[in-house]
Amino acid sequence: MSESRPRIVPEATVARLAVYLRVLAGLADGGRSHVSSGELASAAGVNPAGLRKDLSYLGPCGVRGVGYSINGLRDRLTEVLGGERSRPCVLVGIGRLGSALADYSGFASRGFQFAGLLDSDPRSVGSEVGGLTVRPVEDLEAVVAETRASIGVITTPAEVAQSVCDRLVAAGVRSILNFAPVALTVPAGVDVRKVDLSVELQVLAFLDQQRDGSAPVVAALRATGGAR
Amino acid sequence: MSESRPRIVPEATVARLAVYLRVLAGLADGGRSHVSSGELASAAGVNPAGLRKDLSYLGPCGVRGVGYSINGLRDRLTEVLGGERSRPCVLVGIGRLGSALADYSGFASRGFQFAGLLDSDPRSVGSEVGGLTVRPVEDLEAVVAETRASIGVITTPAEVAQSVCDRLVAAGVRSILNFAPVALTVPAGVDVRKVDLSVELQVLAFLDQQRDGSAPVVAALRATGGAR
DNA sequence: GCGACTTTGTTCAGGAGTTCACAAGCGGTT
DNA sequence: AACCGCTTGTGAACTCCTGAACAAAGTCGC
Repeated sequence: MSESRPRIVPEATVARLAVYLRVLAGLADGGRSHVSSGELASAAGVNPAGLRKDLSYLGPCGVRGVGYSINGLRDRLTEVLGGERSRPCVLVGIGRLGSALADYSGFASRGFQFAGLLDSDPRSVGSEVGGLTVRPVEDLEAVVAETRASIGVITTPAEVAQSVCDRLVAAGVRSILNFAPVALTVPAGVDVRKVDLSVELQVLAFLDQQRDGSAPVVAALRATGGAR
Repeated sequence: MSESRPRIVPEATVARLAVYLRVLAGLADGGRSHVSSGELASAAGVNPAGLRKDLSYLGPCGVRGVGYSINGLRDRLTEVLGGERSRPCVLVGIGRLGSALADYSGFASRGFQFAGLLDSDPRSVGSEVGGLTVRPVEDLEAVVAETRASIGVITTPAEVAQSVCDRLVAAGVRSILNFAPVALTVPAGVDVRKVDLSVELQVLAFLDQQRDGSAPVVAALRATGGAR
């Protein structure tokens, strides 16, 4: 049943597919059976044509004149995004942010379950967070092997993030979500995604400052009439 | 001393400038006085040429044959990114994630201080988080006015995020960082940045599945020899 | 059974961002 | 004082992504 079309899916599209999937989940409760691309796009905050282009990477999955079957599209997206099987994750660094993530219901509801929590602080080790007992970071390799985790989440301080990453990779983890403010270096074949919270705030501060027009660079920019 | 060149700074560049600034802060402790673009780029995880292009938007700030003055560049970046003045932020939704953010030392160390915490749950209201007392969400407009906050952070459930956003905007907040899994609609002149944690995990799951080669779409892709 | 309307899937053009490669400029050295 | 090596800054090609227009296809009504 595999398609003959050898399409490659851009990473930007993959991120949007995940958004569409969540919107569909919310729509399924409404009792409707079909959605149009325009409706979905507006709910997801994207362009309708772009949404259709994104979905076209999966092959034809809509019906012309009608729209997309909500359940059908949801199943297809789930399949493509790899949400069928539950993927065990390990989380290293049970500080404030790590604890919040371990408890975060948004993960569990989407098939992601933390199967192991690790920390180096003896005061954290042994405590229970989100139904799991925190284990010492020395057990990292053992926990990865036990849980067969394929995704590792790093919420440690920046100083130890790289060494934790190296150990995760050596233990067989090939996908890493990094919250520590450092650029991790990994061998080829390992994927890293970085979430940098303070960078987000700093970008907002820049935009704020830009609006105020107090920065020299932007003052010049304003003078050209290019501001909007 | 303002430059005559009316350059516009791409948003992707702004995000990287924030990363450079953090790397520089770590480098300043080392006792060195200058860095080369190659060194900085490797620490920040980007291309050296791209880094130079990014910095060129600020006008010439390096010395040929020597590199960039660590302190000089740090000051320039701080100025451009708007980190001079401390920008007060309000945080709405003091759940697990919200509490973690309110405490997050990474924000305070970069000049971002939460000046107001709001929640709708009576059990949260009145409690102290990160040195601040949580106030009822009814006080939102008053808190924004008191603190003159220009940045709002939303960590509420998805259902109420849009209404909270509307109230923030009406109260004068023009920069919003959204952790709720919905696409917020705002009037022109307001900037929104979205952090979607479950999307990040889902992208990693996709890449994982892609490596396994078990997805039909990707099986076809592999067959063409395009895998890396 | 046929026509018109609706909505998808695709093609095409436009723009933004990234990478490579080279000339210009500065410091140190002989 | 002139040369040489090193590093920045920038111009150009390239890739990727996004946004708009058009044809194919299926459904509903008559």
